Amino acid sequence: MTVTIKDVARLAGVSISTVSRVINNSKPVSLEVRKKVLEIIEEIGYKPNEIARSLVTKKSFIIGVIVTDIGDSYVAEMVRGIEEIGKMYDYDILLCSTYGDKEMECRYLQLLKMKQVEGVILISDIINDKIDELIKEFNRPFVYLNRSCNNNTYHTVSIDNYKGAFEMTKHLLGLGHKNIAYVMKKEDVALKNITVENMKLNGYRDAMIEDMHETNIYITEGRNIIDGYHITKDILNSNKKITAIFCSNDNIAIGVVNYLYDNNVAVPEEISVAGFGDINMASFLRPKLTTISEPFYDIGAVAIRKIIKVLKGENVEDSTIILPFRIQKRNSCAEIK
Amino acid sequence: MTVTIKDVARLAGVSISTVSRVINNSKPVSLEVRKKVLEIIEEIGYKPNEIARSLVTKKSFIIGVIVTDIGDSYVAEMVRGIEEIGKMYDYDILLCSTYGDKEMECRYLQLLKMKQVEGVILISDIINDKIDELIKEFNRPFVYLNRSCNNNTYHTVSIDNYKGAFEMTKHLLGLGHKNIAYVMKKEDVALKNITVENMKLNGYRDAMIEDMHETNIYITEGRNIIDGYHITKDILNSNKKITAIFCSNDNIAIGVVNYLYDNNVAVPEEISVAGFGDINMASFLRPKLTTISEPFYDIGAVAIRKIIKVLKGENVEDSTIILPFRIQKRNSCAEIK
DNA sequence: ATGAAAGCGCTAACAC
DNA sequence: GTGTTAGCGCTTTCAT
Repeated sequence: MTVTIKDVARLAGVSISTVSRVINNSKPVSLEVRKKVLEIIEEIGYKPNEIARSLVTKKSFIIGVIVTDIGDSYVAEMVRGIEEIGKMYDYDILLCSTYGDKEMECRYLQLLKMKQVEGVILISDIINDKIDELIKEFNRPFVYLNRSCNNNTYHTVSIDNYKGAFEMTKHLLGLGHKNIAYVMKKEDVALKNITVENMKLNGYRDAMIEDMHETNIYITEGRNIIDGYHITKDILNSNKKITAIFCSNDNIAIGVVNYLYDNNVAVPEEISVAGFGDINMASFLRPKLTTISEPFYDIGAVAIRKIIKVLKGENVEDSTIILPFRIQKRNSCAEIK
Repeated sequence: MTVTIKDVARLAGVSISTVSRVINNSKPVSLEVRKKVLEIIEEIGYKPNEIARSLVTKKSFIIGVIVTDIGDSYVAEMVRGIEEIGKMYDYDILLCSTYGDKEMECRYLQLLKMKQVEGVILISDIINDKIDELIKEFNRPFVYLNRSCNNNTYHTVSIDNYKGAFEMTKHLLGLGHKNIAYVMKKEDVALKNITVENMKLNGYRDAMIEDMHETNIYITEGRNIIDGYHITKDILNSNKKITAIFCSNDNIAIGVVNYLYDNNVAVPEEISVAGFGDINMASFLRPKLTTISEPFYDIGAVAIRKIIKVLKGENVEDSTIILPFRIQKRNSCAEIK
């Protein structure tokens, strides 16, 4: 059988409240008694039952994290930040993967509520009305990562995506490129809300327009390597004489680079390629990928920090936290000859 | 305040046990009453408190997963398998990352026990005596992934690493290579136990000896891309005329390929490179990496399946489950000219 | 400084 | 078919 506080109390010849006091240091206990209790605890290997504890204290010390896919490099990086900072405050992470399924997202949110998590961090693409409603009735600290909506209803943390795309486009322009293609995922375009993807697009567009250049937007089915791979054929087949391809994320960019490699188009000699995100792989690719470095770890860290602050009743600053980014100039982009 | 079963009972004009019955379908309830209760539940948005439930049923429906680093592609893949199958049986995942810190591993194991997880899956390199002891007193289903020990004290699931390395070496030999280097991490060599890394080494060694070739073993500091990168210099500088480099994992192999690329050594024309694992990136590398495909997702899936079986009291087969592997022949290895 | 007792929200006998 | 009651293992008043 499992050993409980009662066993400790009995063996130490004290009441369970005394045992509780020494475990939690919640009230003074005589040195003598404390020593005895500690001895017994050590001897029989007693470990407090956190479930029972949670029931009375109403603190589970668990944060729910709902992600699209932990296999995504950048998601994993955010989770690392979340977990590492969480642990510093004794919080554990309950992980739920949705693989983009919106219904699962809803189910998990309810499930997490039942499990009495103290807060939730959601990493996903888009928020729909149903999940929006659930979050409201969830009524606990909530942070939304990855897609900031215009109407700032949630706490969120990200970089300035508009500025990132704008600056990268300017960088490409500065290298002498004129016919710069922009590649992004399909559905992102149609969205009315100001999503992250639309911010990026606007950044690209405004930079191009400012320099009086035509925009060349290519739409992929998804945001994976394979999607970048396939779209590149279209780009090469167009009569736009594209010399640089700016992708809305690194995976697409890697796909583009691979397609060019497989078809003997030299990067960056013939075509420059830039990504967005700076996932681990970006710097291990050959040529190394020029991209916008997003602080994924920090984004996760700041997110959970915010939740913990709310939990502690500290007053929490404004709803959206913007972290700095950096343009990583590597070998996949070069000056045009 | 949070709404409890009492509120539902009061509003529905029934006892809490009746409410409990309709929630759990544990005993017959008249259609009329059931309907009324369900109505109230819907109306006030009641969600059972799983913590309270766990306390009495002694089932937390949580599995603890201790990993070295969720940022490692293959770890993430295992966790995907664990989580997805776990969810099918209503189990959630409590995630703990150790980053290789053995003391943390111990702390987390105890923590997880306190949180009343029903089982633990540990993904790590090596098990020491202290953690070994803790696992024994943990006294709940436990599966150890990644490093199988000789003395089969734990449930574990992996591929036949000896055979994998043996076959890959034979494959390289079959391509006409004679001077094949093997690259592995430092500390793995010194271990007395039959670890996964030693199994691989033996596979390579036996294949080489069988064909009467000299073995060439190179030892790195770690098992990351950077380690493979640095060791390659030594390999090139040796007078062994190495024509193929077989790495004990994909990351090291990627580092090797990168170093060769950066130093204008053509892969596979001048030197062939093979990895072990087949992480996602392997097939996106250029040239695509020849490697041994380990079913990481399945390994995780089988691991949790085993835990759930034990939990259900089903009789569990032998302690070590061996899953099949596949040699992925891609472009990083070629016939010697 | 210590113990007795109430109660966290729920399930599961046990009665009727 | 339904209600009453006793816990699950713990924290926390409230006495003493």
